[in-house]
Amino acid sequence: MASLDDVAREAGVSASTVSRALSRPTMVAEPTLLRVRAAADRLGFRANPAARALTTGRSGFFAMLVPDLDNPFYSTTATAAQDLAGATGRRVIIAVTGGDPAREAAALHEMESQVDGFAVQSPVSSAAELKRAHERKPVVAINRRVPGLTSFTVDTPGGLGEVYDRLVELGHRDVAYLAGPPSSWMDRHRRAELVEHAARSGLRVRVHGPVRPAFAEGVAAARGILDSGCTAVLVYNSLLLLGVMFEFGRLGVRVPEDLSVAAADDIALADLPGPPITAVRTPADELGRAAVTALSAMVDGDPDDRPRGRRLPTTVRITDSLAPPRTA
Amino acid sequence: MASLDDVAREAGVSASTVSRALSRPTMVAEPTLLRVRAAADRLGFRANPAARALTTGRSGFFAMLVPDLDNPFYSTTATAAQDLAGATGRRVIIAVTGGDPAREAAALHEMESQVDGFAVQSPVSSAAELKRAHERKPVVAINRRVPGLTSFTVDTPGGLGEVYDRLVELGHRDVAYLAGPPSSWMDRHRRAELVEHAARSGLRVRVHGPVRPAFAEGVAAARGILDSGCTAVLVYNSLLLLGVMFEFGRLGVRVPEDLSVAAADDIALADLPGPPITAVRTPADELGRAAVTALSAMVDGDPDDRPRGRRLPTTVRITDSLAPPRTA
DNA sequence: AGCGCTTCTGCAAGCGCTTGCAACACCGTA
DNA sequence: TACGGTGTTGCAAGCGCTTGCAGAAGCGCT
Repeated sequence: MASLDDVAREAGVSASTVSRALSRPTMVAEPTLLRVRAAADRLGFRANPAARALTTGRSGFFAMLVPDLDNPFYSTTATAAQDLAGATGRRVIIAVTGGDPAREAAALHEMESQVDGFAVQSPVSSAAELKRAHERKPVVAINRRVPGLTSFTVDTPGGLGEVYDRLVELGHRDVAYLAGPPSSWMDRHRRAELVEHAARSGLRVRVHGPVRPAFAEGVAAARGILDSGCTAVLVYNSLLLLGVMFEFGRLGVRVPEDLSVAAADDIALADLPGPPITAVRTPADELGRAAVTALSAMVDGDPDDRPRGRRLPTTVRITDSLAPPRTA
Repeated sequence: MASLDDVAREAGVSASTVSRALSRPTMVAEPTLLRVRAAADRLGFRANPAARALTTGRSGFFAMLVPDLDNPFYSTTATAAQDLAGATGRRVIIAVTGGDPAREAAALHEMESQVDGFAVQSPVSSAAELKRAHERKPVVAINRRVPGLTSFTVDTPGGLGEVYDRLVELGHRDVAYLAGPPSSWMDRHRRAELVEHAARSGLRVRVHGPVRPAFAEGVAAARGILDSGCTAVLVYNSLLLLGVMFEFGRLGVRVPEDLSVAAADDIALADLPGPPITAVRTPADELGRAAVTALSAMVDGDPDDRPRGRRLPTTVRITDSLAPPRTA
């Protein structure tokens, strides 16, 4: 493996010049620059990341903590984050926490010396814990607003509001909500919104669950939803919805004739053929990119003015999966 | 952040002694050891990974290359690998390649200086390319046998054989196989086996696809399978099967009365409620752990005697999703 | 011609750790 | 008593890179 010195010798300059040529090209005269680059290419030189990390104190790694990888929302976010980071020569390490506060905290602690910052998906640790981590390495929160931390969320409640409105307009009175895991800040948030909206509009809402956001759980919950006598159902996420629809199919429940359905995200629905389902479009990939951008800014810039978080807007796709309630 | 020197001062010994006490405790006298440990604890010392990597030439990272994360087979393998690696103080970096040979090769190349080894899931690069990478950093292949490389595969063909036998026994003559992506070594392997078995047993096999192994693709393929007039269908993986079943439900196709079904893995089926589906149980987590174990051995031991790969056995769960063909 | 200035380059220190080697004390043995 | 061995520790070099500082050119200007 060629080192800086090898390149220096090859190009007839000093190691410092090579270093500058490669990482701060403007500091080097044109002809030298070209000579160095040529030499580096010839030798197939690649900077040793450990050595660089040692001197600069930056590893070029970000860590993204995710509850699990089976949830397409997380994997989409993680993949987008990786892609964007890759473009600036950084890498995103994905660490699975299982949605367990202890594991999340452990990951935060163990990796603090190996990464330049953390993006934590749907954090379950206490705000204090997260802030403590932030004092050592920048932390941004995804999918939960944490006071004092740059946070990126999605305005799903706003999008769901539109769906409720539409349901009321269609004449629905009894709606089911299949809730996500209790640890989910997002779910709590949505439920609060839902209750409030219900009070305002006279909708009757029955909450089912909570359940793990997995296909199988949706399948299992379908029957209960049906039996509850509602005329429409909102589901925590698209993975669950798929499960619910799966069982509806087997039970012979027609959508929307028998029941109206909508999901709070559209990730797993994205390329589902057949009639589309009403869903709140959540820009999971943007979320991942926003987190990486924010982390990069914190690492490069003044660590004290942290970038502002954002709540990303959603768009609602209202389709024929919503129809007037069956007048039984 | 406390450094080795800080600990040395605190404990009243030299830095080398601290280093040895922490990484080779047997080389240090008992009382010194205790003193050093106490000092390290007091200061909350954690070795700087970059510095360690610089001197030892080992980063403590393995990379696992996966085609995508939405496939539960890959995420299961990756998670299991991470967990096992974590137990020995290593970390597994997951890199998504999209099943694209160019991206896979690029990842292999770009990360070669940051990791101690690669575990490549279902590699799509040429054997030559993989071997070249292996010359620089140990590479193990998962889910494909690559000559010259330690490879871990699963004996799905063997398991499927049992399923075929059972189908023949039940009197089926026309079977559909919904094939996975053309880049999949595993799929090619299975197909070869299938063809051979068909020749031997007089089964008529029609191959559908190839398709991407995703839920939506399963949904889309269901109709065609149905129309092909087969009496049983085997599906490349469980994610696809879920999609097929989803559509069957909507179309009113009953399993197994109208059609027998089986999947070549059981990952996404694992906790699906309702009547079980015939599936070949693939130990995805063991695959991940085996890869990490092999890589660790290669890094620690003599680099020339590489650990032997294995083909992990499968177990077949034959259920009532298989029944005699409907005598139309 | 001499000045200050900007540009470019090299020197050398140092990031925090590991490790070969040498120093030392202490042991049993001849 | 002297010697080789063993066990424990410190010294110092060095891993490959970055960067502050200073020296060397080259410039336009008076």
